[in-house]
Amino acid sequence: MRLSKRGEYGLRAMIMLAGSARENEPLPVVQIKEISQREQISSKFLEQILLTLKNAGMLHSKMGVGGGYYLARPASEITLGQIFRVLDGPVAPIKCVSQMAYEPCGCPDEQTCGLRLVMGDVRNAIVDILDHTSLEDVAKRREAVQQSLGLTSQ
Amino acid sequence: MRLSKRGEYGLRAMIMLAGSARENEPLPVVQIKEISQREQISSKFLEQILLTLKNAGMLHSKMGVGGGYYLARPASEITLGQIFRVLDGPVAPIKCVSQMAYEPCGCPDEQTCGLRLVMGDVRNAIVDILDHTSLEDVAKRREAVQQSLGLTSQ
DNA sequence: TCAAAAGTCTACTAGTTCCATAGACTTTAT
DNA sequence: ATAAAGTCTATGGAACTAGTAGACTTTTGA
Repeated sequence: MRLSKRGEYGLRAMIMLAGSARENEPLPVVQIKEISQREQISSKFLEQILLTLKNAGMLHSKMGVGGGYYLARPASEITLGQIFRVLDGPVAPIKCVSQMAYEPCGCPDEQTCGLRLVMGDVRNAIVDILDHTSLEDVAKRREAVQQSLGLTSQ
Repeated sequence: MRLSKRGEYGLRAMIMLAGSARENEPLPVVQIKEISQREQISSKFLEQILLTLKNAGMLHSKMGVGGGYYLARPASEITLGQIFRVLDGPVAPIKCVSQMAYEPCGCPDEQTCGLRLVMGDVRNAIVDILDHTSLEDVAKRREAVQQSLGLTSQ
């Protein structure tokens, strides 16, 4: 049940972009190089990932001096599920329970396949989380954790 | 977030073994060939999978004429999570949230890593299902579905 | 106007994993 | 003794993963 490095890096980059937004300021434009340094990711690999995300409409970019990437929509309107699917494909653990990419799995009787019933539950549990967690939610949650750590360490 | 064929076939085989048990009868001994035919799985591939499951202590076997495989413990004491881990490794989508195989994931600050917080939730959701669903649970659920289909089709 | 700074695009590759298949071997019942 | 079953190890092709390389385009601003 593994998230690929591609997915991990892409999600981390998007979360970083959402986290560097400040209220009442324009969306910050951040360079690949800066993201790769802050998140410790190979910049050439990250480049491909951001390009994919851009072509999927989740990021916009500016070329040339002073250019970089920024979120295509407000952080509250981009969910982790959307990002995940662009980079790692369907969320479902097995194709016969996938909403986005259904395929029969080859069991003798799909309707009564026990594995399918359980994996359907697993799929729903994952989707519930990923599709209902926006980049904004993640940023807020991180801030909350940071604050609680700050308070308890005093 | 994919379950491998290995994991899928192994789970299906175990579910089949649990499903072919009858009350007040000794655990049925089933041959590889029969499982592979009923579940439409390459018998040589299945052979390796069952062997792995046997070496992990989840199956027992009998060699020779009239031999085959049978569950090493009652179906109520074998969970899908146990089987999954033997065949596909840790359940966690990312190593830094794995209980069984923790490794740092390389993010700058693990404690406040937003991705890690969310993936921890995902891990917990999956584990909740897989570790609390036994082979017996699956068999009962399948029977319930079969009954409800039988009733409504009359 | 030109050079530097940035993203864009395509190709390549070493390594790994996945899904098997093959075949020789061991154990057991009759 | 023989046939039926599981055991074990090796091999192979295909796909995928994580990354590297390099030539190209667009934009800014000196």
